[in-house]
Amino acid sequence: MNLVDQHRSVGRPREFEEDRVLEAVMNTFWNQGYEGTSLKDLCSATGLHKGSLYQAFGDKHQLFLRSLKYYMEQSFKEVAASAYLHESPMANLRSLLNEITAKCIKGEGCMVVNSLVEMAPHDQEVKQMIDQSYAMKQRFLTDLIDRAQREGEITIKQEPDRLAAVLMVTLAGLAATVKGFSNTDHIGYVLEDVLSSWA
Amino acid sequence: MNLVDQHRSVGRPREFEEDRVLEAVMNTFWNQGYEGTSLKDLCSATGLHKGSLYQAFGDKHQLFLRSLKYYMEQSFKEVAASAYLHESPMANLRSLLNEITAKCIKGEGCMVVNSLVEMAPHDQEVKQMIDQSYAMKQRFLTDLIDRAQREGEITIKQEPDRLAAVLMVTLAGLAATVKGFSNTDHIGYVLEDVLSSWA
DNA sequence: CCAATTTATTACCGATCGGTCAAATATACA
DNA sequence: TGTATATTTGACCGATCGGTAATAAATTGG
Repeated sequence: MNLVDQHRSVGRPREFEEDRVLEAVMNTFWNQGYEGTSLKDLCSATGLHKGSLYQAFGDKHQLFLRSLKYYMEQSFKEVAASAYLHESPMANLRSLLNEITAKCIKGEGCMVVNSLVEMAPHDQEVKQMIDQSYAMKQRFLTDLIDRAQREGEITIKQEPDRLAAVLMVTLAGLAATVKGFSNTDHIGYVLEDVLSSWA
Repeated sequence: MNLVDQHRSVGRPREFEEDRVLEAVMNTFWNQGYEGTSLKDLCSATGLHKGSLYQAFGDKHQLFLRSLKYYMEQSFKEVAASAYLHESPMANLRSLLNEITAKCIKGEGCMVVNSLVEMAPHDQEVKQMIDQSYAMKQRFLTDLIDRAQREGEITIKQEPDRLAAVLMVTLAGLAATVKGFSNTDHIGYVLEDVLSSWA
């Protein structure tokens, strides 16, 4: 009945959960990059044979797109919640940025930034996905900044979308920078410092 | 006599200039990445056969390191000069950051940031090279900021090295972000905005 | 039990990967 | 004119690349 029904009633049943596979694929692409990951890597990460991977997800590129989409959805879910914990917009902004910073340091970077750097210039599909994600996050931040300004928690005179652009660039920079440092003490304060310069 | 003499007096003379080759190699790695670049790519970019490349520079990895070093030296030379054009430290800082931003937008990113993201986590040699370059640039910025603070051009109360860290992260973010946008209007102002928030 | 259907598994494909080697070529020196 | 030395060139190497196809296995519905 349903065209996107996962379980067809007939035929041999799948022996894997799609999300578990996507997660393993995502992690592999995340820390090895697209060109740095072979089908063999993906097979040993998922436990599946490549025939199964192709039948279920298509070729390497489609599989990558699926895993990138999965990453975007998951990471946004995990992080966005922390922007609704407090009453004050500034506290929410701070909480959100702290959450992102912590995740970024722990996960040694961000798959979106990795893909942006490696693939966006030569891959239109990746570029579009990242573009959309970027625009959404930018709006999210702009809104928070706008409200913080209205409530006087941000005193600096500058358009909210330009301040949001500063945060977006800084976040991207954070994701890139953490890949080079085992000691992340210095960079953990960067977002705080930016915010406090707006007070 | 000289151990690093380029031209041995005996034997068939080279038909290429080392720097021209390094520049072509650098550009190829710069916009395709390490894993995304094949020996064939390097041959067609340089006009050399791979035998010649190996004999002159060693294997792919050594060749990459050479080209990354070349990039670091050249880009630093090109950019550092703009920090000595004016009398005021702040004007010099602004001029430097504008220069870097312009180069970054025009060149569609920065090879160091590309390599940081793609390779640093899995390549100790690359990581060390980037570490050194990072530390030097950080000191360079810290010094400018310190002087700007002493002259009252920067009024924000924060340690110079922490402000420098903010700039470093922002610059890395800029290099990553430009890879996703054909219209670079928005991000061209980011460094200005950061600086002006310190005034 | 018997089709029909879907997945799992494996063997296999041509192309390309990074890297090596030997022969040909071009120079300096004796 | 040789001889030694260094570079150029192209053939060649095994390994791995992404991707395909045929077959075996497991399920549902009749």
